[in-house]
Amino acid sequence: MPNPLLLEEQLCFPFYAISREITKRYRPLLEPLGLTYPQYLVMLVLWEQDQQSLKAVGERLHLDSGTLTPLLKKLEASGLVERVKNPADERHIQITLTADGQALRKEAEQIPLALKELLGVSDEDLELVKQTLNRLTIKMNGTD
Amino acid sequence: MPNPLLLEEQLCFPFYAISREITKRYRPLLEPLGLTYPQYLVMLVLWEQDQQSLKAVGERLHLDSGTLTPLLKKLEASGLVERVKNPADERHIQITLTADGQALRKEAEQIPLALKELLGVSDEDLELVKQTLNRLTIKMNGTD
DNA sequence: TACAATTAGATTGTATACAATCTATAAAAG
DNA sequence: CTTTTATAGATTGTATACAATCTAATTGTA
Repeated sequence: MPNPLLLEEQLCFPFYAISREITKRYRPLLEPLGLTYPQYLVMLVLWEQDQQSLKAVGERLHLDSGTLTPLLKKLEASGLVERVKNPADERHIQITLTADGQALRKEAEQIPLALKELLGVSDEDLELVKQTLNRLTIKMNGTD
Repeated sequence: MPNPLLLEEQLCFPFYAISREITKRYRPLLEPLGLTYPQYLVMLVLWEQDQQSLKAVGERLHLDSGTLTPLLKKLEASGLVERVKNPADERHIQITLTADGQALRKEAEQIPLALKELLGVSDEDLELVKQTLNRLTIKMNGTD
């Protein structure tokens, strides 16, 4: 029987390696926008739907306040978002895009295509990977 | 045309999310061994081939000394590895498993199967994912 | 042989992740 | 209307990642 501890046998490693590799390739694309990759993800969520609570953003990205609080403070310091307490329930903070934050979206629209070219992967392969991952995500006992 | 900035449209996000999810599920399995997930990966590499330089381990995992130096010092503090300069070339350090480090392998052999059950994914799906990811890795311009 | 260029690790600084805990607020129970 | 319980964020502490820089050792070269 094959060695179950071979690195290449592990399901985990390709995800770990590819995820970091992709993040690394985003860097030069995001740097001109002044965003890190996790910050970019938060902005994606807010561009889809402005005015969300930290918790709502976190559920979308599977991140908790321990990660998001400092990250959002940085986005606030960059002038891209505002964090204000919801008067109706002061436990929630509402994250709102500033004018700058909304404007940044225009520039970000270049990114997906640029990344695809940087990765050099065909549309068919992208689609296959996306579908495979979606299947896996669904099958993994309650990933969400 | 669809919004290219939708989170679900991004190739990056599933990798990012699944990678973190898998890491999280490893945690309870690795905790009894006193290992974190990246530390476990380093041990996998050393169990395959003992006595490697930091650089060699790093090439395997795509990690540099900035990450590995502190991580290896922790493994050394845990008594699992030793770090000694290579007399033939004092720029290299050789990472060597201690007796404890070698012994830990026995316990680690349980992990892959336990994780697979924890994820609840079939062998077929695992194989499909593995192949798809390998194809992607190869196609991504020079991932390695 | 001197000296420049390389190379392997270590170090520094910044930015996540995430468990665990704390705090303030709101909801539920009595 | 108090007391308990639950909830949303913030905070703390630990462990990665990784770019950039530094240091020591080795190699290449004039």
